[in-house]
Amino acid sequence: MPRYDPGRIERDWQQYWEQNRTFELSDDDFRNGQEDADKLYVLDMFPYPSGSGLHVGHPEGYTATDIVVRRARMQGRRVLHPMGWDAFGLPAEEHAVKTGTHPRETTERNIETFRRQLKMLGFSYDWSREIATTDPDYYRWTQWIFLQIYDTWYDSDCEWTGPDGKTRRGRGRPISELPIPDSIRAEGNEAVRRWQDRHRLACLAEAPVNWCPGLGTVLANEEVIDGRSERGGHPVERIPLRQWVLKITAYADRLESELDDLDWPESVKLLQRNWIGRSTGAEVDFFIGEGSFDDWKQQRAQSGWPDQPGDDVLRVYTTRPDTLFGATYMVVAPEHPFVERFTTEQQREAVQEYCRRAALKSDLDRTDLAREKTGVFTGAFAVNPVNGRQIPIWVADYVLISYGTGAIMAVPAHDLRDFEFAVQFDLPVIPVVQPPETWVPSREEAERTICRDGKDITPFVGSGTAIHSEQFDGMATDAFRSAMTEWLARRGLGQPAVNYRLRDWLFSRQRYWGEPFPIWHELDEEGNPTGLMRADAPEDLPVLHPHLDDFQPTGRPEPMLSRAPDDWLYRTADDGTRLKRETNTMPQWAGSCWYYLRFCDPRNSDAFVDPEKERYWLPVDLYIGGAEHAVLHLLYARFWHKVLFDRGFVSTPEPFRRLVNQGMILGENGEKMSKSRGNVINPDDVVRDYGADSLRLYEMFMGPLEQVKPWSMKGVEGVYRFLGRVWRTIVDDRAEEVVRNPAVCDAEPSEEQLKMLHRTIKTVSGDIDRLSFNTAISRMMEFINFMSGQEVRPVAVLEPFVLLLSPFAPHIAEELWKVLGHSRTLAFEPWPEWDESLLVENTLEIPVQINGKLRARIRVPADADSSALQAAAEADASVQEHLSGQQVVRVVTVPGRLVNFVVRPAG
RNA sequence: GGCCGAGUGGCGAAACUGGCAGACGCACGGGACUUAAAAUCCCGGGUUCCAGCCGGAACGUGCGGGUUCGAAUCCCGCCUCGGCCA
Repeated sequence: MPRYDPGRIERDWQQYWEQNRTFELSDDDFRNGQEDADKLYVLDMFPYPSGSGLHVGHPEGYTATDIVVRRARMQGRRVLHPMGWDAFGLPAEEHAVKTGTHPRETTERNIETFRRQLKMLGFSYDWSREIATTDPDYYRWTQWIFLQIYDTWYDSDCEWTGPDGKTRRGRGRPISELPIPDSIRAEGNEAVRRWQDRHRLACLAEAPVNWCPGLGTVLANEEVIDGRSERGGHPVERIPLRQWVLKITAYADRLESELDDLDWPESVKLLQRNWIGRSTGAEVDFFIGEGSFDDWKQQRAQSGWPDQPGDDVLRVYTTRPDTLFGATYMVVAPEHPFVERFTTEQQREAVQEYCRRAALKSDLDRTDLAREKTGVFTGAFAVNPVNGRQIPIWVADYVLISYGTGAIMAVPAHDLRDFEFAVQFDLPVIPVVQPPETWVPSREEAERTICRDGKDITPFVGSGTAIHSEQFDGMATDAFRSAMTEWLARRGLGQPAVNYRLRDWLFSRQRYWGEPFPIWHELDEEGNPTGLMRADAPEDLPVLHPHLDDFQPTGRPEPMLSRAPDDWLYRTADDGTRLKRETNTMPQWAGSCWYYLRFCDPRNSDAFVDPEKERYWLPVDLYIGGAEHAVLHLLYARFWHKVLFDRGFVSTPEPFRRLVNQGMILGENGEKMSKSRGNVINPDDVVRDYGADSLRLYEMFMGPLEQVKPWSMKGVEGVYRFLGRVWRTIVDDRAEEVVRNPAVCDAEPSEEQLKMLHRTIKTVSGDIDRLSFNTAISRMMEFINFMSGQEVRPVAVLEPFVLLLSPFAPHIAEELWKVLGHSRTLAFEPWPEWDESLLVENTLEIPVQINGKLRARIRVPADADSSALQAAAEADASVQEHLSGQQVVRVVTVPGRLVNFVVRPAG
C-alpha cells in the first residue's frame, strides 16, 4: 500500500499547514522580530484572476519564491510572503455586458478558483494577508493615495535630504506650499485654485486620447499597438477629451537615475531608460511676429528668456542646436495651437483639410520612417534667430504635438525625416556639418541619397565639424552644441532643455469596474461644471461603486458611471455649492502600484500602512514576475512610491530592491501556449496525475528560471520517478503501513556517504542562493542515485537530505520527515550546514594536455605544486610517448587544475 | 531599421573565475525480475574512423576570423531565432 501517493500526502499536509497556521506571521511576531533586521520580503507579482484559472506559467515564479522563503525560514529569517489579486479590469465587465452578472460576482468566483489552485500547490503564503484590489478596504487606500498625489505639486528646484540620507533636487510637496504669483493672487481665490489645480501631480487636461469604441474606453498610449487595442485588437481613434493625467514626467529624471542602485536585470533597466528616453538639447524661439526681427531681438536681449513663449514666437525643441544654420524650414504639428492663427488665407483650406485627416492617424502611423512624408505649407514664415533668415512654416504630421514643443526646426541635411520631407517638397538642403573623413554613409543615409543640380546629396546624422555656420565654422559638433546653446541663452533666444519620450500618464478610464475617483466637480447655477474641483475627505473614503443594472457600453466616450443614480452623482456642499461626482474610474494599474505596501499591514483601518511596519519590511527584497511588466507596472509603481517618499509616507526611495523575470513556458510544440493552438497545459490535470510536488519540481528542473522553455509531460514523469525513488529510499513500499525502509538505520554514516551528503548540502545551498534551481535538483538526483544503491542508509544522512528537498517538494519532505520519526513540521528546522573539511580530497585527477590537447589524466596529491605536477605528468607513460621526438618549449602548470606541455617538433 | 537576449548530443540542459565539453533528466538501445506486461533495478550511448577484443586517432559548443600555452566562455565580422522599441 505505501507507494508514493502524492494525492493523500499533499491533502494531509496542506490541511496541517492551514490548521496550524504554519506560515502566518502575527503582529507579535512583528514586534518580537523588530530588533533583528534579518527580515526577508519576497513578493510574487500578484495575478489577475482570469476566468480561465491558473496557467502553468504562474507556478513558475511562485515556486521559485516559495523555495527561497522556505529555505530562509529554515535559516531563521523572518519572512513576509503574501499573495493577493489584481482584480479590477475589463474581462469581468465584458462578462457583465454579456450575461448581466455583476463584475464583483465574477471576480469573486475567479478569485476562489485561483486561491484553490494556489493552495493545491502548497505555496507557503501567509494567507491571512490576502488582499484584492477590488476590496473596498483596499481601494479605499488606493483612493487615498490618489488624493495624496492630487495634493502634491513638484518643486523641481527644491534641494533636500531624504530619510535615506541622500540629497536630491526636486521634490513632491503639498499643494498648500505652492508659491502663488502676485498677479494670480490679485485675481482672487478662484484664480488661485485654478493655478493650484494646474500644478497638481494629478490634474485634468484636454488631450488627444485613444478612444476605443469597441471597448468603450479611452486607452493609454501603451495599451495601443499598431492602431488597435492591446486587449481585443479593436480599432482605436484619436479624439480630444478632458482626462485625468498623472504627471509622471516630473519624476522622469529620478525614475531614470535611481535605477542605477537597483539589483535588477540590466535589460529591464535599459528598457526603462529607453522608455523614459531622456534627451538633452535646447529650446529655441523663432520670431513670427509682425514687427521687426531686430527690435524683437534687442528686446529679448534685455528681457531674457520667457518661461511662456509669447504669441510672436514659435518655440521649438531640438537636440541639435549646432545645426541651426542649416534650418531651412519649420514644421508644426497639426494640433499646434498656432496653426489656425498664422495660416494665410490662400492656404487655409488646404491646411484645415490636412489637419482633419491627420487627426485620424495614430502617432505610430505618423512617425513611421518608411512612410511617405506629407505636409502643407501654411503660408507663414519664421525668422531664424542665428542669421535672421526667413524660412517657411509647414504643417506636417511627422511632428507630434506631444513631444517637445510640438514644433521643430527642420535641418534636412542632418536629419533623415527632415531630409525626406525636403526632397518630397523640394525644400533647400544646406549642409552645416562636415562629416569626418572616415565617414561611410550608413544604410539609412545612403539609401536616401538624391541627385540635385547634378550633385549627389546624402544626409549625415553623425558628429563632425561645423561649416556654413559663420563664426562657429570649424567647431566640433559636441563643443558647438553647448557653445550654441550658451550663445542663444545669453541673448534670450534659447535655453538648454531636457526632453523625455515618456508622456504623462493618462489615468482615467470610462469603465465601471475600476476605482472611482474621490473627486467632486463644482457646478454653477445652470448645473454646468465650473472647472473647479473638491476632493473627498479621507474619512469619506472609500467611494463605493453605484449600483448599475446595465453594463452595456454607450458607444460614446462617456463614462459608465455617468449613468449612476442621482443620489450617487450629486451632492450639495456645506457652503451650498452643487457638486457632481467625477465619473471616470482609475486604470487597472492603480491597484498594483502599491499592493506591496499594503501586504505589510493589510488590515489597518487607520492608515494605508503602519509606518513602523513599512520601515521594517520595505523594500521588497526579491520581486519575481513576468517580463511583460518590465516597463509599465514597474515604472508606475516606482512613480507612486517616489511621490509617497517625497511626502514622507514611505521610508525608501525605491520599492523593489532585487527583480527577477521568469521566462515564459511554451507548449509542448515549442509555441506560445494558447487555447487556439490547443497546447495549453492545465495545472489541475498535472497535479491530479503526478501531484503538486512533481509539478513544482518539474517547473524548476526545466531550465534556468529566466529562460523561455517548452513544456514536456515526459519531463514531469521524470521528476515524478525521482520523487518515487526518494520515497522508496526511505519508506518500505512493500510493507502494509508507511514505515521506514529496512535499509534505513541509525548506523554511523560511511565516509563516502558523508562526503556525498555534504557535497549535496553545499551545492544545493549555493544553487538556491543563485536561484539556480535546475542544478540544485540534479544534485539531489545524484544524491538519491547514490543513496538508493546503499544497503545501509543512516538516518543521519537521510534527515539532512529531506530538509534540503523540502523547499522544492514540501509535501513529500514533510511526510518523510514524519517517517523518520518527527512529529512536527520541518518548516522551521535549521537548514543543514556542510563541513568543508569533509569535502577536501587527498588526491585529484588532473588532465595533462600537449599543445592544449588532452593526452592523459594523472592522479596527484591535492596539494601538489607546479614542479610536482610536472614531474608526475612527465612520469606518465602515455605523456612520454607523446613527448618523444618533441622539443618542450614551455610547460604551463596550474596546481589543482592541469598541466599543459607546449611542444614543437625537435630539430 | 535600432537595442537587448539566445544558438552546445535525437530533446530539456550542465560546465559559477578562460583550464577534462555534454553533469542531471527525457527519449532510445541492451539486460534482470515477470507466464506476460506495467512498475522497478542494472548497464550503454557526441560524431566519424582504425581495432577480433583491450584500446586508440581525428573532428566537435550556429558560421568565418582573431587573442591565448589553452576558448562553449574574451574580441571582430556574419547567419538564424526570440523579445522590446521604432
